[in-house]
Amino acid sequence: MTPVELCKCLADEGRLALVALLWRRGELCVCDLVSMTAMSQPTVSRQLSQLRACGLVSVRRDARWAYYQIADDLPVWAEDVLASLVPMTAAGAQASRPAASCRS
Amino acid sequence: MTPVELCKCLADEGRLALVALLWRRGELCVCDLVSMTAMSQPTVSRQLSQLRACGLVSVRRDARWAYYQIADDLPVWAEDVLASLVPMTAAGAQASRPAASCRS
DNA sequence: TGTATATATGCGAATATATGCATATATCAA
DNA sequence: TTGATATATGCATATATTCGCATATATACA
Repeated sequence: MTPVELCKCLADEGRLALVALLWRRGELCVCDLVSMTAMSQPTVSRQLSQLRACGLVSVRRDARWAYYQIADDLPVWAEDVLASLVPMTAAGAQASRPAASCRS
Repeated sequence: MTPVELCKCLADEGRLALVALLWRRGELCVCDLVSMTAMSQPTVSRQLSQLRACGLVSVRRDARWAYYQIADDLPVWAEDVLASLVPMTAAGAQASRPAASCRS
């Protein structure tokens, strides 16, 4: 992942909201993210696949569900960027990121 | 400046290179930036005005020249983002940011 | 004046991005 | 098998972004 790729991922209100939710809440499935945002299911699915393409999130599939989370192998500089940005977003303002142990 | 606005500014190789140069070198005029990058003068001028529109850089005009620098009133979270990203860029890799006293 | 330099901008074309709608795929449950 | 649910994707379209080229504006200097 390059700095520009990361910034492109975060340069959209919808994607940044998804990232902030995953950062705060840990692992969430697509339908959770749909119901927590104003986005349609196809839009959420596409945005997530874009985030995944750049390595920002990872998926775990379980039966019908696809559980997304912030990738656990993010470079430190990318984690630092998220840590700076997420608290400034609506979704990130309410709480700090849970400890790693909470993120299944 | 919102997180998304900042990310849009940084979501382009050219703009990020300009930001990295200004971060490292302090105040530079447009012609300096043109000669330090592969971008045309109109492109540099436009990218700078976009950076200025979002509050990321400021200009000082002196005779024929326009001197740009990273805005000195950036929110802390935005400075943190730049501090995380710039060292990962080609222009930012070579040295750390000069002390404030060096940035005329 | 006239010319050169530094910067900004209007315009159009090419490209990228985002999104709605319909639908495909996979899984589960009856 | 049938129907429901979760997710992904094809297609068309609307919108935004980027960039080259020409040119405008402002300053300096001969």
